[in-house]
Amino acid sequence: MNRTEATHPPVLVSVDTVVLTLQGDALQVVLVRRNQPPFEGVWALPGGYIHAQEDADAQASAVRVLRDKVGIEGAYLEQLATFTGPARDPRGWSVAIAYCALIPSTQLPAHADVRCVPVAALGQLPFDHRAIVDAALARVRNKSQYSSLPVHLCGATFTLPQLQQVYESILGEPLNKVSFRRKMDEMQLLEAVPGAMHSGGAHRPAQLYRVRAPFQQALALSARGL
Amino acid sequence: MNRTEATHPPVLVSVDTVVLTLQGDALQVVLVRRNQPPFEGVWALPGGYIHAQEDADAQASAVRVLRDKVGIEGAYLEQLATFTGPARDPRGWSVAIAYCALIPSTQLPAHADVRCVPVAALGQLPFDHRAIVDAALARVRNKSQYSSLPVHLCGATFTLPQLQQVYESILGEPLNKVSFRRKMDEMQLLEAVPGAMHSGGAHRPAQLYRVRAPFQQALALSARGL
DNA sequence: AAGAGTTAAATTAATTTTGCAACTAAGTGG
DNA sequence: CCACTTAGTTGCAAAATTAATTTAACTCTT
Repeated sequence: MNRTEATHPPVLVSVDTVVLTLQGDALQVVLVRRNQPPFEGVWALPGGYIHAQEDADAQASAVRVLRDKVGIEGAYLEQLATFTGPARDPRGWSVAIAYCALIPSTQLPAHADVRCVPVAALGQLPFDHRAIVDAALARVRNKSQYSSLPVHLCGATFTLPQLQQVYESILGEPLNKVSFRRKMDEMQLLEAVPGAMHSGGAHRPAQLYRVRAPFQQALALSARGL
Repeated sequence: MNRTEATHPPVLVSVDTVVLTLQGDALQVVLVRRNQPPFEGVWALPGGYIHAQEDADAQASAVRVLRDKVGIEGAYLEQLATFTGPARDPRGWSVAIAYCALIPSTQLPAHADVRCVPVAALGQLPFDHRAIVDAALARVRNKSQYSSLPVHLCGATFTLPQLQQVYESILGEPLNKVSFRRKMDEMQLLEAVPGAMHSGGAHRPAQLYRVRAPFQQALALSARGL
């Protein structure tokens, strides 16, 4: 019934990352141009093999991929799901451990082989990368209903109206202003920074906030959602 | 910057399953006795290698493991997370795709090499199986707050008080009877079966229910939780 | 410099949701 | 027939959510 591992052909194990960012009101996925077969020259999710010699775990592999292939560091990162099967990669039965990263668009480096595509206008992708992106979007939209996840799309400081706009862009529906502020307050996610925000100009300036230290990495959860 | 896969030593890829069931009020994990090194003879999570020749994907591997090593079929099954790293398996850098299964205890076959342990009394486990169980428990307890997940611990038919008891056992807190019934109604999860339930004896019999077809596999979600 | 215009933020009112308690229903056993 | 136990429903008060209104703070125009 049991066989030893030696009798099994090794399956390919890689890490793929869905990097999401927000430009204007549109969620964007980051794609990189593949410089190797299969699908050489095609735009795809940033990914790579696990380096057993240097990676402490698959998340470390994802961090390395983000640094080396996309040029970003310090993004919010969480494991998404693992995609498997004989058909997803022409080279054979494969395992892709997918991660989801969120980053403010200001931190995305301009690079010829790195591109940002609105998820609404996403065409065909190689492998099963389309399914991976769809899973990431479902996860992000779901978690945005009851957690602080979207703050990782904002910069270091932001106003409450700006943050609400980010939530609304992800969820695709308007939120109640009072409820939104109450929930943000309950989560104890934010702290005001003593300076106010102007930029917009001809109107009352809004208070600037930053994420409190305990929630730089971890998510804050709202008990009853929103 | 990129190397071919041939330069990388193959990492070990396996599937591990956390099978949960309810006996009395106590959540139980199913363990099997390992018949191979490492940890031969030790009780561990049911797991095994992917059979690239026969498995359509990792979930199919998990189904096969449940059938062959535990002797159960048709359990509710969902992917949990993937555990990776050089230290979790003494044989080297490894990948374990973990699945979580829920099954009514009546469907568990009696077998010398299969055992049920209350999660509250769970001792040390080999590999990182303890962390996997903890992740499964966190997932199940969390999802039980806003979904129909716990129905998969019940048999084909059950009464509402029974189902509420299942929820309360998982969540570890009493629920309001009226609210519980309201929420179950809103989810449109159940349908009454024309016969009533007696067994208990000296009291009013309760209506028997079964899960409606759309939710045999998929979960029903409650908008505001509970 | 007064006032119009615009958005932020707080306040108040209306509506919905939730939780409790009491009540009715339906059986068994003495 | 009555005491007892659990199932299931009803009514209402408390709490939470949403909507509407008001006040605040700024810039730009004339």
